Order: sequence, then C-alpha cells, then structure tokens
Amino acid sequence: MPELPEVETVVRGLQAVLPGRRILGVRLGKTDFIDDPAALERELPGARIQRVRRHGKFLVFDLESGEAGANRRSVLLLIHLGMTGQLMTVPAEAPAPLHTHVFFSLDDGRELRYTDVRRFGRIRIFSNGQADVLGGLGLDPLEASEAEFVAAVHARRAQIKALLLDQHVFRGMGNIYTDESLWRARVHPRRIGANLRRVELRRLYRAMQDVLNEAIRSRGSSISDYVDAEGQRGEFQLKHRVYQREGKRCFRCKAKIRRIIVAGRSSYFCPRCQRAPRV
DNA sequence: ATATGGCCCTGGTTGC
DNA sequence: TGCAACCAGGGCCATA
Repeated sequence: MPELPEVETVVRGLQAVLPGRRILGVRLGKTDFIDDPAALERELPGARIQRVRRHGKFLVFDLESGEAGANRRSVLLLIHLGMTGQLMTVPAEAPAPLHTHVFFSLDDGRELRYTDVRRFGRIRIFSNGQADVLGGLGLDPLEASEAEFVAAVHARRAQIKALLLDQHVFRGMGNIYTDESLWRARVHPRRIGANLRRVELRRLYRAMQDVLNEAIRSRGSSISDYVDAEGQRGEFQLKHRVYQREGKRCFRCKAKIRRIIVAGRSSYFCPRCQRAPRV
C-alpha cells in the first residue's frame, strides 16, 4: 500500500504528537515480521522519542535510550509498512483491531500501534545509532535535482518502470505513483531508461514530483487498507488517472487504458499516449 | 546488469 | 451457495 506520499503523511501525523513522549512498554503479538523482537522489549522501554522522519518508504524513529547520564544511547527504530501496515496513536483503552501486533505504550496515556493484515511490513531496531539498510537506498524523488534524475535514468538499460520501482535508484516510488507519473509524462513503462530522450526525461521528472506532491497534499491514496496516523483515509485515489483503470477511457485521449505486467507488477497505461518501444 | 518467477501472508473480488 | 482462481500501495531471493 504505502508509497512515499502515504509514508510521508503518516510521518507528519506522528511527528506532530510523538516527539518528547517516552515509551513505557512494548507488547507484541505475532513477531515473524520483526527482525529481533527481544531487542524491542529490551531497548524501547524508557526510551524517549526525539523525532519521526521518513527515508524512502521507511519510517525512522530517533530515540534516546537509557537514563539521563552516562549510558544514554541513541536508538533507531525502523518501520516499513509493506502492503497493509498501519501505524496509529490511540487512547490506550481503545479496542485493538484484528491483526494489531505491536503496542507501544506512551507516557501520555496513549498507545502507538502497528497493525498489518499481511505482515509484509518490517520492524528493525539499531541500538548503535546507525542503520545500514538506509545507506543503500537511492535518491529521494522529491529532493533529487533534474540533473541527478536524468543521470540516474540515462545510465541504465533497464525498463523505466523497473528503474522507478527500484529502491536502490529512487527511494519511495511504488506501483501507483510510477504508473501515474509515466502516464502524465506520456512514457511507456517498457521504455529503456537510456533510450529516453531529453524532453521525455524532463517531463517524467516533473510528472513524478508533481504527482508525489499532489498526493501528499491529498494525504495519500487509500485503495483498501491505507489510513494515516489518525486513522483517516487519504483522497488521492480519486485523482488517479490510470492506476486500476483497465478498460476505462484515457483522461487525455479517450483510448482504452490497458494493463500489462512490467517488472512483475500490474502496469496501467494508455496505448495511444504512451507509445510502446519497438521490440 | 537485467528480467522473471516464486515466496512471504490474509482477505476481497470474480467467475464458473 | 460453494469454491477455486486471481488480485492487492512491497521486497527478497534464486535462477537464467
């Protein structure tokens, strides 16, 4: 579910209420999606939340652990929402929905809860202050300059859809926003990165940033599971132009939207606006 | 380097 | 109504 705009929305919601809060305790349900469950129970009680930020599709919690004094350490808590992960703060006495597997009790009577039907999400903790996984990720699509974007795409012979989805190239893009960006830029998902022309790269760069920024403004896309940190659905699904619109008319040219598999994922495009590469 | 398919899991939808 | 097949905002791994 959650791509950059959804994660950004959740991060903003949590950053507004969590900094300064202390974690009192951790309760766990199923733990097969947690790298080291015991480490959570060991490191988190007593830790104070400094900041919540986004890195690609990861939520990063900067924590200060240990008593104010000698043995205080900075701890990083990483949460990836996978397809169906939800993070919400609620009053501690609120009933927990099905598939809620992590409960962080806070010092203000509330709880931060992680719910994930499919458990494709991941939770990792780093008590040494640095998280290796974050270093391997590619450019943030919203921070990259046009020159950086062009350089990252132009050097590659992979299909543009695969490049946009590859977190080692661009961190945060997912299936929805990749298709929406390609449609806006009028670029077929199977085009080879290195074969894109300058004008196409420029259009794609702008389309990608526009789509992501508009989606953030709409608080993300809610297809089925996604809700923000307050449990509210997003609204950008109302503005999708191709995603899951197979057989419907293109908003630009009225041709019928098609669905094909690219990079192993359903890919929606307009066969008239987005010309297929010659094979 | 790039592409493909299986796998991880649960649940909703579609079609027979 | 039942039931199987297919699909889903992600990502990792093995294989070619």
